[in-house]
Amino acid sequence: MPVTLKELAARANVHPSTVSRVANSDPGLRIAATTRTRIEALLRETEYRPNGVARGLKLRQTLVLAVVIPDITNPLFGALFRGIEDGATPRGYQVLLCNTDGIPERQRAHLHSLAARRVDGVILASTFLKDPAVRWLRHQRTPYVLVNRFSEEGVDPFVGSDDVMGATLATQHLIGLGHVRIGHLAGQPTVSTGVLRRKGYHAALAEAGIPADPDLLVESGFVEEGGAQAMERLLSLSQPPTAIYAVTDMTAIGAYGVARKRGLRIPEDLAIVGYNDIPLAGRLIPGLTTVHVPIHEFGSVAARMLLEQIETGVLTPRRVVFAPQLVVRGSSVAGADEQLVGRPAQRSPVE
Amino acid sequence: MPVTLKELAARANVHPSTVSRVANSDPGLRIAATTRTRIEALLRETEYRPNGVARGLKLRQTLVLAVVIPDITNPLFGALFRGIEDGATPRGYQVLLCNTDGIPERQRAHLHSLAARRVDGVILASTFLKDPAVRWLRHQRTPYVLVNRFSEEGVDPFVGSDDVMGATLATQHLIGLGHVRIGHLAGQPTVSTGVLRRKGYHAALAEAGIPADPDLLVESGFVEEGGAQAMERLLSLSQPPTAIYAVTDMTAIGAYGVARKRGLRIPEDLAIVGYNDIPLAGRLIPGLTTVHVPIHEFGSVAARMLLEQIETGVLTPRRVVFAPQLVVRGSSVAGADEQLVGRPAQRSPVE
DNA sequence: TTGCGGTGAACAAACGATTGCTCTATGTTA
DNA sequence: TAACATAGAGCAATCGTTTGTTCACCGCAA
Repeated sequence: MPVTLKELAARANVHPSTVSRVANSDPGLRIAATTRTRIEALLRETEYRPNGVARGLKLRQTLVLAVVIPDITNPLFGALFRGIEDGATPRGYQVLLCNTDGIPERQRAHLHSLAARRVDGVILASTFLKDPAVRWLRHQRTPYVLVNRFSEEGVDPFVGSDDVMGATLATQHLIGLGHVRIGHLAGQPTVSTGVLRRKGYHAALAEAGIPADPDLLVESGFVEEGGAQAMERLLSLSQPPTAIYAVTDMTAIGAYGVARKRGLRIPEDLAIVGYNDIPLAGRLIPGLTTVHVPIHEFGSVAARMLLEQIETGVLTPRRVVFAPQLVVRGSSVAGADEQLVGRPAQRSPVE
Repeated sequence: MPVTLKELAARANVHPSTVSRVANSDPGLRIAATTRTRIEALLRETEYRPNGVARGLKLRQTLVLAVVIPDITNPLFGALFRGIEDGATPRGYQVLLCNTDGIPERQRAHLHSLAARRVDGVILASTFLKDPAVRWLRHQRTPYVLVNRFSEEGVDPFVGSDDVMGATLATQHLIGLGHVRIGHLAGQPTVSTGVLRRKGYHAALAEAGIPADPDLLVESGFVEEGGAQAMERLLSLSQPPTAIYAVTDMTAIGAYGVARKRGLRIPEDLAIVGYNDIPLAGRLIPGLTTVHVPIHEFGSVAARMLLEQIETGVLTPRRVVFAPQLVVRGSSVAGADEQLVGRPAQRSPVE
């Protein structure tokens, strides 16, 4: 058992409160120099560290944040977590990680546990549009920040990218390459990124005067397996697409697998563009053309916003939206990979 | 502010202890049916959830575990974490994630914080040989389990794979393909996996009667960047290797990059074998031949061992060692990728 | 000698829950 | 009717800190 204040007090023949004041170098009270040094020696000798649980109870703060995401196995969220931790650890916080697998019930269960634990704040990257869980957080007055996806436009503190713009860039890029039948592996309409990236896709088509063929938009969700299935659907059309804009890189990777299995060459037979620029994207062969977003910064910015909220106590629904950038690689332009050698991916914080 | 026991007691005109007993369906005490239902209604109505911090103080358990790893961005640890969480969440635990980047001081700092928070147990996957941090854990009597790496042979609870065997398999495979000049991108000698995989590499060479050329062993560490640098060194030898056994898949990926940049064909000019079989390995082109270990199970088994330790209070230095399996892909045998299509990676829990 | 200011440290009340024990009715039995 | 068992609920201590308040004491000035 670690040593307690009371034990130290007994050993030093003083009252626990005195030890506490020395340990915290309480500015308000006066301690005799001799007493102080005696206690300080004792503190060092015993390596006293205050019981965080007791401290948490008294001070009503746990110095714990929680991160709720779909799946840490997805590289997107690994980078996000590092950003958050890098923002939180230097300020004395540690971080609980909760995976939901995109299942609302699990998200709910995790948030309830977290509330019971009195975590100081929550970063949520697994939210749905009009998510009751987010409403619940608001209602609980738990400090929180949404990342990547939002729940209701402009209502919550949020860090993410301009999804419409990113999807537009991606689609315009394919149009610029001469593609007309451009398929979209789309995210669920229950998720903001799903909706907004569709919107950007449609906007780019409309702007170019290309009619949107509903057959070319297939809902894939955000992970590899769904991307593969949706891709199968698209390739079985009588007039299959010559290019694909996938809602995420993982979805695009699913499409890679199918294309490869069918013997389609990328980009000659099928051009593919993704979204997020996860580390994996640049390592694929050919490299995946994608929309770069500064994931690590999503995390560190979100952590900072959350800590500000916690420390000031005010919840400003501030939104930080990064402008995404297209990164062209070999999956859309043959030979583009070689031109990229040695060029680091670019980041562009905005607003 | 969430509702407290005292407030509920006031509203129900009973003593807080009575509410507590109802909330916990205390088996020892008798409560009148009418009182019970009245209180139960109140509990539901107010959605009362006991303050976990206060509970933690009183009961001396926080229902929090901690996972300490080098870097969650490494796919190895993503899978590991999921295994742990999957083992812990159903039992009511949530999990703190701490990244050390392999820096001992950060590991130490995290462990100290965790101890102050009174986490119920720690899973450590970033340990060094003879690690003072592990000694400290032992001394603190904090329940813990080491994963993947160990600190001192046979002393600590441990989950991992048979590294010597895995490295032997990998090297034997290359020998079997006719390679004689086989390079090793080696892990640090301060880490058990580094040492044991070297040992397996040397054992396989010796067994085949191939003299070990010291120039062919270059220390790379466990991540991509180091793998690339070490590979450069090896390729600048007057007699460069024709095959590489890399201590981890990430290191092997570093080697891929260099080989590609130099225009070397894999596997014709350079065969490469890795270790761990991270999800990425199968997606590379060509697929990476590697030693499969059941990472997710490392996590779930470690979580179970830890919980057992926590609940029984006894620390048995039990070791669970999985037998690794070679997975042959295109990085060592041309065309092997095609044969693998649709065949899932195999798992083999042993002991 | 009395009173006062100030110093240094103890006191005690929280924070919110848990739990062994005590106490008071009520009902049962002799 | 008296003694006693029992159900039902309150009491109070405790977990380890923090912090506003009180208290004892000393030296000094009047």
